[in-house]
Amino acid sequence: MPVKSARPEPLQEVSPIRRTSLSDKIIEQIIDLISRNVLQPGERLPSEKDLCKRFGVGRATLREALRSLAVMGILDGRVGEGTFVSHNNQRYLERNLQWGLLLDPKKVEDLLETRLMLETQTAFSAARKATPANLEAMERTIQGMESSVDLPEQYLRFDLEFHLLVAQATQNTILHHLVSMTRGYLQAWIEESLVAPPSGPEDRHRAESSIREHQAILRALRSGQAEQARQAMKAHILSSSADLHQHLEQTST
Amino acid sequence: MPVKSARPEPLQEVSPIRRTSLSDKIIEQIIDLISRNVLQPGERLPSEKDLCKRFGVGRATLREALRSLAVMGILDGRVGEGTFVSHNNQRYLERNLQWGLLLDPKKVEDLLETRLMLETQTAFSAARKATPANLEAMERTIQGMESSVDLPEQYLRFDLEFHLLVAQATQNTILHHLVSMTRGYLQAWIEESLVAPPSGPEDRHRAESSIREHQAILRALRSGQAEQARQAMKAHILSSSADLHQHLEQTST
DNA sequence: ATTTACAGGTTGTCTGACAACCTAAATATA
DNA sequence: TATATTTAGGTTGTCAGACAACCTGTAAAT
Repeated sequence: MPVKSARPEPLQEVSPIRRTSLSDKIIEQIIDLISRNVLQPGERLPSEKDLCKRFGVGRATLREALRSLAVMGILDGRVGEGTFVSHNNQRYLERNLQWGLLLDPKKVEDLLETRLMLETQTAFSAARKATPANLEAMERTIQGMESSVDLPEQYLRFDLEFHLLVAQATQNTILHHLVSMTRGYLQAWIEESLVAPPSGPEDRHRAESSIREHQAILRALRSGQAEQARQAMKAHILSSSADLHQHLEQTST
Repeated sequence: MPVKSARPEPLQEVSPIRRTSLSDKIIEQIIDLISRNVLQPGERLPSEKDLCKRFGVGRATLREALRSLAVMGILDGRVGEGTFVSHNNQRYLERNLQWGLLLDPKKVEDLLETRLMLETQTAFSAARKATPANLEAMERTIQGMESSVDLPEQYLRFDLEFHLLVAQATQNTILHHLVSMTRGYLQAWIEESLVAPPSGPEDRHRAESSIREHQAILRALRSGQAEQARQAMKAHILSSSADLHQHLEQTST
């Protein structure tokens, strides 16, 4: 009668009957406390020893729960001081998106496509929501680019900064983080492809036309013409991606 | 002579010098292994004792890392068997929507905007890259929706599945992941806003028009008309977002 | 009054131990 | 022989105790 072989195929996630570990329950309780505002952002929770007694668990178990919450960005443990509720558990979202992206084997083409998509859309949105302060900051980074056409490394920093400012101008922190992440991954490639040719005349030419593209984007953003901003950003990214592709193909062949 | 006061103001987030705990580093390493496919989904990792020796850390430290990854849905520990790499990163979503209730309304706005952006663009890209198998799978989920207009919960699962399939059809894993996650977060909200009104006649009406919208999207994808797919997706998301907004305002007033 | 030293508390980490559990091989049984 | 039972070893989950590194506030020393 054992009929062990009769174990049926899991038809449709019928009963995800999983032994919930103690630390899972602790996590649930703490999250509940935070969401009910019993524990407020920035507040310090009791010491681990205290919590152990209250929950009635060993320290290892409790710590596994606390560490998990810390990794998720909900708690923040400080040596010698205590464990605190992250005052910005808004970050929780971005943190998780980041872990998720980290999981993915990153393909350059996929990244480039994603970046094109994200940045053209952020330009569109930024044209409608950018504040004067945002625009002014962009102006400054363009000036920075102009003053460093012969310093590739510094130039790239300003370039990156500009794109992040555009994303920031959407006033949408999630978008900002997404752009920042995709850019971050690509930046490694970009820098790598730049170390090879040490600022020849062609690069300088490229930098100057790149500056003109950035200025076009900024003009569109200033005038609030969303569709035009999108097109300008698209043109800019396509041309810079083309450069990157060229470099990549050179190295691979 | 200590001159402690000479500590300069942190100029520009100079060095976010935080004691990175050992378990954090272990987490990074394991995630890296997974993203590089050294550890494949479903695969069993070495026993904790082995891992301790390899990483050169104590078991408590290692376990804090493993538990954190398990909480995030990336690993899956089974008593008496071992620890496995979650074979479907869908697990990652389940966990997240479980704790997504920490979100504040402002974030929902940002999420909706991000989703609109991502999904309209994925539709555009999918129209060019979808395989016959992709399209067939979408067809099936639409049939599933039709057969469950009166079962909100089941209907929502098919709805979600459809959108994930569109993202998958771009053949871009990063985009797929991003759409999965933004959707996953919203799904918690959607389900929550659906439990209140138990499938009235209006909901049924909404479901039917939603099905028509999905069919329009699928038609555009089938014929490879990218711009049309984008518009269809945009229309669909705007109308469904409007519903969600309505629910949110109802509950908040 | 300012500096130093100290004591207590806190998190981070290690070690060893036991319980609950699973798997598979060895054994007992029909 | 074929099936059922037992047994042994390995694995995760949990606990307890200990020490190191660190922070803070107080008491002592200058």
